Amino acid sequence: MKKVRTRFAPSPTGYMHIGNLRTALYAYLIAKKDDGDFILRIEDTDQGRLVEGAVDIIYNTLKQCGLKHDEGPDVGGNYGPYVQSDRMRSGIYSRYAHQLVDMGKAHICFCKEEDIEKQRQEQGDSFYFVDPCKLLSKEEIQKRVDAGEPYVIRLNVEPEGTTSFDDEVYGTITVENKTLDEMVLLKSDGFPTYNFANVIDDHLMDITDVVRGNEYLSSTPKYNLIYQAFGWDIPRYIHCPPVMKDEHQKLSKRNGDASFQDLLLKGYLPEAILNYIALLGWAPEEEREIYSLDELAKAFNVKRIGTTGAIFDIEKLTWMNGVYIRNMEKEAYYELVRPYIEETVGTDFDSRLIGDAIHDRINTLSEIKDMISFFNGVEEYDASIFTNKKAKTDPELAKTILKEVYDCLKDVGVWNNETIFTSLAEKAKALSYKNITMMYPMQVALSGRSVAPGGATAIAEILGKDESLKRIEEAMNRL
RNA sequence: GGUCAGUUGGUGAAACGGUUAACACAUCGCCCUCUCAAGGCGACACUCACGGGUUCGAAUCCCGUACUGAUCACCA
Repeated sequence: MKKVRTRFAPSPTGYMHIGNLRTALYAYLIAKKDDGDFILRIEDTDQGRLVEGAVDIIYNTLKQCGLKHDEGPDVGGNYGPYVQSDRMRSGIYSRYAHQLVDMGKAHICFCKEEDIEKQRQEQGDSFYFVDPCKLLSKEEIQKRVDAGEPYVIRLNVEPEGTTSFDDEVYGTITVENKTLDEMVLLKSDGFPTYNFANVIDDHLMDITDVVRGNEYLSSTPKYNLIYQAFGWDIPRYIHCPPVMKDEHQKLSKRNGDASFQDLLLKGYLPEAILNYIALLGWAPEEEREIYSLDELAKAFNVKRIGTTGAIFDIEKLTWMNGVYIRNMEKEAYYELVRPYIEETVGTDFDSRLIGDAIHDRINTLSEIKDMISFFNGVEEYDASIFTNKKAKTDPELAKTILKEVYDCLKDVGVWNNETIFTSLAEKAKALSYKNITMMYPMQVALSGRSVAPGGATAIAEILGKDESLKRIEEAMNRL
């Protein structure tokens, strides 16, 4: 059994969007499931569309995701070069195209666009280009080539019969050959067309499983015709359904839709993003949804890739990101959130205590800032927020309660969440209040908010005794 | 327009022709509780785009219709 080799072949034209990343992920998983190789190949034949720094984005994204490639422009390998423009320079494509001509499987064509257009007009709807250049004699062709007349190389296609191929996802697909045009292999500038370069590269790199978007489904028969012309083995095809923005549109960078980089900036973790997108268009056999990359590789099964475009649901990603945050090792979690905490409240407070307070409350890192900004100081608020149904409080009652709270806290010796809570709870009992009736006004006084992370006593611990008493005093004055 | 493909709740989705059509997100209740979360429990598709057919039995198989998408370049 041949070693599985898959490839991810992006064009360096900008940001890495989610659909693209998912294709890379699937290619990686398919390779790793069987201990195969995952190869990165940069498709930069369209020099005009290249974007500065785009290659680095590709490297970085793969790295951040843990999608380590075994071969590629930056890590080398035995099948290089891994950059298409380099392969072009060495004349690989041109050589193979001419070889096909020599074999009688392709032909040289001098037609101009106008010639083709003319035929299209004449034939109407069921257009099928009949290339007059196929009738040219060898000598004439040679003469015109020698004279420097520009030409392209087109594949020969017999219009009779059908071509079919098996796709692991979509099953067997058959088309009639007369619907297949005699595609250009080598352009008049001597560069290969994208499709041709792809076939050559995939074959030369021993790619066993071609993983790509389902927009290639209709051109796959043409690919196969090239493989057959050379007498090469046809790879396994795995066409993936698209990741959609909504019912009608695919996710795309052109629309400014979420790219991987954007999601990181919004406070999502790479592992969570990867886990989530794995589930867009693929379903594991178990009911479980949380998988590490290694676990995904073990569980992955091409047969369970779906055929329908899946809508990217940021809400579910958000939930899953929260699961990842909550499942983290304590120390790693503290390290993760510390920069976000220090960025908004500085280093005056214990970032670990704040981390504890927000632990169950954040789904994304970017929520931290707003959640804890009150530690810096209480913002202006309306007295009406002292009114709370559950606590049965109103501004009037809050004032008397805060007085009790203040007196109680004043006498607390060792200052921590537990001691604060205990003494307040005792006081509440003595006054026959429910705990919440004591705590809620205190929370508002300390945070200036009706909703705050951690609970009143945890906030008090973080603020420290002096600051807590000060804030309660201010609140009383305000009432 | 030709060709190819797809269609299960708001979303991701499961289902070897026989289940009350899983599970998860979201939503809505309830419980817990020092607010909000987190956690626990529960509700949520009288039905699988529609119409025929095959079958004792269809979301599952066949045919047709509708709708959606992809593709028809010397772009990648």
